[in-house]
Amino acid sequence: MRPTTKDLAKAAGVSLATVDRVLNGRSGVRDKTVRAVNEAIERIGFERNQVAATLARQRAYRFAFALPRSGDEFLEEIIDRIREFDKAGRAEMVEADVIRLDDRDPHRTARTLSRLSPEDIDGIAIMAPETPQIRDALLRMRERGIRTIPFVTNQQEDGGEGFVGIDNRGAGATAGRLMGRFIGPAAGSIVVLTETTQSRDSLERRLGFDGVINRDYPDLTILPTLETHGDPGRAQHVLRNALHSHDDVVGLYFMGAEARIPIEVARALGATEGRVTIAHERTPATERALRTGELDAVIHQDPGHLVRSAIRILRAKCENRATLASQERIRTEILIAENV
Amino acid sequence: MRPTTKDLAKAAGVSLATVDRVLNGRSGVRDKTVRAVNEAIERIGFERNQVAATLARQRAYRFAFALPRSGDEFLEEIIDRIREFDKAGRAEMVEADVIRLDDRDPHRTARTLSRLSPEDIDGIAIMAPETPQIRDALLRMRERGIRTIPFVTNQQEDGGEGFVGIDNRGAGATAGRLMGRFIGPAAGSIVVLTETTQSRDSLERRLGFDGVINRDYPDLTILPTLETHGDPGRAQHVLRNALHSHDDVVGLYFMGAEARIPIEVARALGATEGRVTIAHERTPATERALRTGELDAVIHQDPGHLVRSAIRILRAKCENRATLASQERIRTEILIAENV
DNA sequence: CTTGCTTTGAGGTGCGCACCTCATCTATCT
DNA sequence: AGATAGATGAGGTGCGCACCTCAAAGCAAG
Repeated sequence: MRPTTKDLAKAAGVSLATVDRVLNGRSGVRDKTVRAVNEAIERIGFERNQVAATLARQRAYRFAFALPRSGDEFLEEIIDRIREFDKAGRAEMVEADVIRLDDRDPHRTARTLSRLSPEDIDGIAIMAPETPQIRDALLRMRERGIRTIPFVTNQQEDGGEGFVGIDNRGAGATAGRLMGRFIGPAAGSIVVLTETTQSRDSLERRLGFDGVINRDYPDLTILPTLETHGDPGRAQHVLRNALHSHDDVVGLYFMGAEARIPIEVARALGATEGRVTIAHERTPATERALRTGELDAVIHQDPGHLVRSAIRILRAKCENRATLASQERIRTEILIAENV
Repeated sequence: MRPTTKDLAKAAGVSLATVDRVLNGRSGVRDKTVRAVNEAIERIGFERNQVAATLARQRAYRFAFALPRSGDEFLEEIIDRIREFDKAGRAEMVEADVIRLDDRDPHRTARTLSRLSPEDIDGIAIMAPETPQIRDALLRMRERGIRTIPFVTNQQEDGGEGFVGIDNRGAGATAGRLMGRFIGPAAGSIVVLTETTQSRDSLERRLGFDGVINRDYPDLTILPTLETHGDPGRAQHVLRNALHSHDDVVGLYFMGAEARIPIEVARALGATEGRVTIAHERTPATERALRTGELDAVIHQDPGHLVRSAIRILRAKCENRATLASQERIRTEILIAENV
């Protein structure tokens, strides 16, 4: 039989109450006693039974996802996966909720976050831009005892607090490699389209993309990144302009998280015909475009995996456990028509 | 608060003992009573607390993976993931073990399986060829109350019992598409190498591969599949012969699960230079080859995902629960040097 | 009606732990 | 020495359910 807290108490020569104090990080225990208990844990190979611990808590783990209010199909996919997890998770005493943040107003976002209490929530995964207000709000939440983790959109890596999402530089490099190989021996230029070049994700993807193309495909020229700001009219305008002023465009790279608008615009302009076109994130729009041949490849991160990984990591933090690194690495997936 | 069995008993107008009988499928309950309880479950939205249920069982869930005795790096990866899960799973009262099967002798395999008792094991994931003896052994295990699921290597889909693994036809098609696109406008022939053409997996992959190449790349010719039988000498012999008799080989497709030998042989012959080369499954050997450029792409299924998915499905079967379909679909991943 | 079988109820036990209270003990300071 | 604060022990409760026993009730056939 596996050792229980009772065995641990005996092995450490202390009472169950003290074992409880040490295991759950309560105050009022001498360092020496803490060490004695920890030594006994090692010695007898004690491992807390998480099933019993969860039941004894008498409340479910409550996790939240703080997501931007604006967002298109990829965000919807993520929200669907959160709801799905929540539904299935209740039987396991884990709840997952969505909090929408006003991403235009960092102060308001910070205020929303500061209202969260450890009474209501055990941990939170946050998709938000990197601003001082938000960094500050995160710090204060952690002080209050709420576990946090950056989600999809990275925050500056300050405390090694983990991050759930892909390596965007690698994702850009992956797109670049496919672009180069799919174009083959032809020479020409590549149009890059995104919502905004301001975000860290965009910057990193572009860096990775440029790195591969510039090094390995000297016959290809990457044009300056065009911005859509999520506006179809503007998207159409900039894309049409680019195609007019460059008659040698052989590739299109839709770098942002929301490829729906670029795809629709490109379709209206007949821009994908004869050009290699690559986008990010599987959504209903990109999946359809892959099947029709308008898109040649999609670089993807699995939203279900993102959601479940964030929850597993937050939960492990609550329980002072390590996670399975192999399970939490979010893969940069390549999708083509044959494996969507 | 969520309804408990107590609430359910009251709502159904029966005792706790009867609720227990119905929930755990024990005998000696009239149909009418069963219906009354099920109706009450729907009405009040009862959902069993799996945490409490697991604790009350007073024993961990025990799952096993029945794997062939022969196998190379990919099998090792799977075993590593099983051990890893087992280690982490003990705190959650889930254990995972490995049973090696003598894959040369179906009778012995069947005998090994028939010795397993529901006392020792709750469910088993099986990677084994499709033979009458094995099919029979599986059937009898299920009758004894052990849950089973085919793993990586598919069994004939008889009872819709689920399957953990990729769609091999789709995987072959994916390889075919990448082969066609990477080769580009060049014409020539493609060498296909595998361990044995007898296995269902090989057949399906070849079907998918042929489908794409024959339809969309008329300038490419696929040569008859060469067999290595896991023997480096033989592999070298057949590959060298093929390259001698065809001076227009532009692509190599290593179709089997163990690409290590083909890669080493191709390296010795300098066969990958100037040819598009695609293999299956990420292993130390294929990962290295991707980085050196000997391989252009690897079609992969994640071993960690395979293992955890099998366990989740088996467990759900034990608890009479549904699984999250979105989580259990094993993806056919494409790996290139940039996203390994 | 009795006999024998099936169905149901009532009640208890324990899983391993979190969380709580209160009493006792120990070290430190004045 | 006594006062004070901190450290520890002893013991209890309950989480929601599985699993068990035994008695009682229902039901069918003869």
